[in-house]
Amino acid sequence: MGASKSDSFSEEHNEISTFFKALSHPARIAIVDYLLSVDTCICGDIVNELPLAQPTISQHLAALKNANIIKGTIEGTAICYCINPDTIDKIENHFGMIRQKLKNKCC
Amino acid sequence: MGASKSDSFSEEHNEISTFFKALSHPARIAIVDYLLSVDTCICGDIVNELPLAQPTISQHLAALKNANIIKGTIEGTAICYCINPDTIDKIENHFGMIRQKLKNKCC
DNA sequence: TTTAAATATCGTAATATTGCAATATAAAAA
DNA sequence: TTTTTATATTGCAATATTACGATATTTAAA
Repeated sequence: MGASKSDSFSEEHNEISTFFKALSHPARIAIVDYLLSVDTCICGDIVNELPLAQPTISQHLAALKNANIIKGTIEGTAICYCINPDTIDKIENHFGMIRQKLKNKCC
Repeated sequence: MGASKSDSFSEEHNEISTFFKALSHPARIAIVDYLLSVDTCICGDIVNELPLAQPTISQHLAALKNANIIKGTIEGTAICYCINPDTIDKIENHFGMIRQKLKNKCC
């Protein structure tokens, strides 16, 4: 074996773990951070911000896009990337639920 | 190549991605969910809750413990596991920061 | 039409993760 | 002490991720 047994788990557990997986690499956190550090969506120049080769960054962007963490729209030769606030909401809600349940506990 | 170039990224980006990595598997989400679903810390019986073999669950618990998502205290032959609220706080604060920065943006 | 610029895809090597059987360990109970 | 119970560790096979050079694609500019 070696593959994750995703069939064995609930839809919800699979979905939320997908979001976390997309954020589980420092390069992707750095990309999200960079997208947040500027006032507008970023067209191009993400490659120059990180110490990784262009194909690698393209891969990381695809991972973020696949998990709906970011959205990209074609703008000429460049692509404009933005955070998807809906997904941020989903993740935050998950933590809200955790926080709620933690209130009733000891530890 | 193949290894993550963690030296190339900031301490903060590495730390937060570590938390997300710990939560990036449905089994580990299910474990966290289960720990939250009961009023007290869980001594034993996590193995019976998930469709995975005992060594696999032990591995997942170790991953969560390593990332400080959960704490475990020895209680006789069993080990009592609990969510670590401090780490939940850290992750929530990160999303609070994201939310803050998103406010000033278009999209 | 040719060239340049930005991004994606392919191929591949290095490394990490996942899962489990077998086995080890450690503490309580008999 | 022996046995039982709960958990961890080891070893290993299957699979996934990460990284990048080479190359393809796509659109704008010349």
